[in-house]
Amino acid sequence: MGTRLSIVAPADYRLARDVCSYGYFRLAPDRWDVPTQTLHTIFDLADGPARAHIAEAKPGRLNVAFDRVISRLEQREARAKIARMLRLNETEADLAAFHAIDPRWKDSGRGRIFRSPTLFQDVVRTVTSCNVTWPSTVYMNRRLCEVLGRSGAFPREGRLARARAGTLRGRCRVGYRDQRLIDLAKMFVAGVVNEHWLEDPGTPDEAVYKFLLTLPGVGPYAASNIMQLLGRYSRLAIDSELVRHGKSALGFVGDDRQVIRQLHAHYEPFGPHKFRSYWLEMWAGYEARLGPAWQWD
DNA sequence: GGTAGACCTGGACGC
DNA sequence: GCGTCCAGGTCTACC
Repeated sequence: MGTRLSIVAPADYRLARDVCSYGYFRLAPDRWDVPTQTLHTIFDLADGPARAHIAEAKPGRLNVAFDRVISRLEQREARAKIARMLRLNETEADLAAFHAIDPRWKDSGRGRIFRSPTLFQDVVRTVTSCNVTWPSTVYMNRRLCEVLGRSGAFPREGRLARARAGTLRGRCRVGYRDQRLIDLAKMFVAGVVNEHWLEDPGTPDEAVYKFLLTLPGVGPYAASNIMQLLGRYSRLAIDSELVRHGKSALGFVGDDRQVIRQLHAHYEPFGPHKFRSYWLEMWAGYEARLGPAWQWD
């Protein structure tokens, strides 16, 4: 029997709604189990990988069951990772500030967008989502975990930094991203990516954006997306999906450049919450077609 | 600062 | 079954 943890979440936290709020909940090693409405994942902890099932005990309270006994040190590590991926740091007051600007999501309580347990994982996931269709992103992440991760966990930066380009390309099918991913991992290993600085509210968004653009494989779209994953929602991540949304859902006309101009103007009133407003709008569109995300097969 | 073309893969399509 | 085309952002070279 493994370790069980009880985690206090904000009172308005709802596991199903808030986990199934961004595509990364469908990327390995994460998996949403529809019948039990629990999040299954694998954490690479200090003493090795541990499988975890995260369940909602009651509103504002989560239970986590591990498949092995984990040490006190690992428990602290796991709590930090779970808090990051579930955005438990975003308080009810934070959500209220967002809902004051965009009241459309107040009744449903939406606003927390699922992310990865580490920044490195978020950045790699973002790079593997560029210039491919979603099934390829799913495949790449699965293979990265299977080929390079310990017992199916997401590979650590040190492991990816030591990988060969041929392995990434041949076995993980990351294509031309092979060397970029290795260089990216090396930058994390070397400490070039200062997570504390990137997450510090005192660091201006513009400085974070400029820095992210220096990372291999990270362009304007990826940098903007990584910013929202850092909790900075002031930028729209402009990709073909957003342009489609502008045309089909918002009725904008013209060529892509004209549509993008209209998108900027449309979301400007949401100020520091632009990305969230856009994303929840688009997510609501997905759910209108496919049903609630926590029921997706 | 703007633009064209290469990068790689999977899927759709026509033959 | 095979070849061709297209979608998807980033990067580099060039103007």
